[in-house]
Amino acid sequence: MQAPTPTLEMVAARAGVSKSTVSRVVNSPDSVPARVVASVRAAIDELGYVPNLAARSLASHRSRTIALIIPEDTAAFFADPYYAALVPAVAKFLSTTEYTLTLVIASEAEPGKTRRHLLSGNVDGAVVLSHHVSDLVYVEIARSLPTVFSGRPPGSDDPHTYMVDIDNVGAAEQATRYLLQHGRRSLATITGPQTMTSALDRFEGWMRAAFAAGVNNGLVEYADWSEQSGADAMRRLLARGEPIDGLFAASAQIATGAMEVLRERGIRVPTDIAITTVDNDHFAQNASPALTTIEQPVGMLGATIADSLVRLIAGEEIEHLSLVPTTLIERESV
Amino acid sequence: MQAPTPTLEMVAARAGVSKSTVSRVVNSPDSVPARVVASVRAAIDELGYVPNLAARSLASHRSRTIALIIPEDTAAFFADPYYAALVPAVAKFLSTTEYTLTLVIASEAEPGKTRRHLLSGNVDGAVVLSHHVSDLVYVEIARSLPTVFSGRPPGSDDPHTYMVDIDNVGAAEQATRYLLQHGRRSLATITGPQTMTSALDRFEGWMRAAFAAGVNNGLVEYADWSEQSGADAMRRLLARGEPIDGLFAASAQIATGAMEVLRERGIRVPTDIAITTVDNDHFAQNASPALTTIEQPVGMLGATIADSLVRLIAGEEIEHLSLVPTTLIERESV
DNA sequence: TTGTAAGCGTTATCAG
DNA sequence: CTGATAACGCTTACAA
Repeated sequence: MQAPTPTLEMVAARAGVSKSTVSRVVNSPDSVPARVVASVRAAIDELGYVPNLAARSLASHRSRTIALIIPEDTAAFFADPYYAALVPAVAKFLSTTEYTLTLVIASEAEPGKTRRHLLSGNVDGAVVLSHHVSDLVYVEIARSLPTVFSGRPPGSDDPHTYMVDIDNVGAAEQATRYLLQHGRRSLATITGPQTMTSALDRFEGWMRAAFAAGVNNGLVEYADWSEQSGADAMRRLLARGEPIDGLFAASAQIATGAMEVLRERGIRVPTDIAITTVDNDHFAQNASPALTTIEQPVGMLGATIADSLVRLIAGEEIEHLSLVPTTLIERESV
Repeated sequence: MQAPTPTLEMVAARAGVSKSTVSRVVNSPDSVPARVVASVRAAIDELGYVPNLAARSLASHRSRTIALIIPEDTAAFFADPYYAALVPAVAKFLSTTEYTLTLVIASEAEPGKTRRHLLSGNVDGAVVLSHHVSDLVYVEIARSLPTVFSGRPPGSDDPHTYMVDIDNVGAAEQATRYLLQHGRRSLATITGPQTMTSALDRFEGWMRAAFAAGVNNGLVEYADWSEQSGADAMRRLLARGEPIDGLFAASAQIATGAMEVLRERGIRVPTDIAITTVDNDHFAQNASPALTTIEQPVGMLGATIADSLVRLIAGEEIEHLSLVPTTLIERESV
């Protein structure tokens, strides 16, 4: 019943040209006279010809496939709204190109397996998500395979490392400055795990703003991005007994956890403590009071990552670090 | 610097056998004497040989690739915790097999493009997520490509349709019965969009339980799964002026929206109205009171989907409909 | 049990 | 500008 899948050869026969010509109109129509292109295309449509990817890859040494590498703890990974939005953004951009996206789970148990898969020509390039400082394997892989990192991995000085990231330092700086502009002077911050550059960067942004205003009292605590850890960190902050009237939380989840604690203690937001944070997600929007926050343009980030990689594969020179700008959203927590 | 990627031929030379023998130990080691397998494997390891996927596909007519088809509105799709958990569950299972997962976004604008990509031998099978009744294209595709649907698509009677789903009817029935067991008799339900089988099924489960208890008063409203729509539906329900002492909401988000309205009106949960729902997500856990709900074992669902597809591709006979069981979690909303 | 050889559907080189 | 023809790396009858 199934009509045999048409091949390039059949198209050639139908159009009355050689295989080479058909291949040319498919791959570089400009090198063929318009008349020929038209007739070959007609034949292609009539037959419903679709190039066989495997044959193409084999002959051209290009797989037209891009690997999206995600950490082994996939459930936790996708549970993070940031990544849950980033993955489809990358996918969406790629769907407008000739590339196909494959999801590869970094196997911690046998890193060699992942490594070989990537390096054996099965993939033209890779996108590495997650900023764990331990992802050194990938910066090594990046030396032989076009790779774009979301976020700054360690070894960023390596000449083969390309990164796209949101401007975390700038975001934190902006959020902190907003606190200062609103008269807050006793600033504290709860940042993310010290193994993640995004956390480190946000901390640095906070430092810069606070330092510039001469108000750094060293009130820093670390959390792991979760509400629970944010609450714990807030308790530790309070336990220090120092005055606090402004808090920059490195994520909306952290902020939510912290606010929980403040509520228990009868500390009012924003009256007693004003809060700014990062992430315009469900947490930021549904907190009460709603959080003044920095929006990360995840869609644009994903598109930028994908676009950079495609260009890198094409041999273009691209920036080693592209920072995508963020926006402050004013709500009720300040 | 880069050592040339070792080929099967090089392995053969090194092991002192023919290419066919190497191919055999790679693909069907059982058909080769153990001694030979061992020596060939040694050669493979020494060389770090990795089979070239493209060549394999071309020669064997198997791509070892499975497509995961997701709806075009990728952002909304992944924002749904259910899918955000399901995708990695499928990916994780597949990573233990020889298959590779590729993400394909169903292009609504040019469905033919997706269709051709899938049907041109670039893929050995497909997983279709999302239960829109409009996904008829895929049941057609499923006739020529091994396909497993998550959720029941229309045309489920088609002999080529294989589905894995949560037992939605059973879940709703169980949740509703729980309400009845706790003395509630004036039951209402807010279900999902009528275009989605999961919503239809949950409604049916509610009906069955209510009907069996002879308490169906026809108090039904529809929502689109969101909090907002749940709130709206609750208002409509209340506007009818009929007594309600038990509500089955088809999703925790709907339940959350509904509770918001009840709170505004001073109606107490569970004292005045008891609520049960489906989804043990953030919404169910953080509602106050916390929601008594039906947990969907998404991890198992994903694994079942992937496993079914792999076996279908292998030519095994599999169930046309596998229902994965759910569990009731008792909390404070009843 | 193992090897030989003929493809698989493209791309790419090289004449014409 | 176009057409042979040789790869590409592997699988798979078919022979031995």
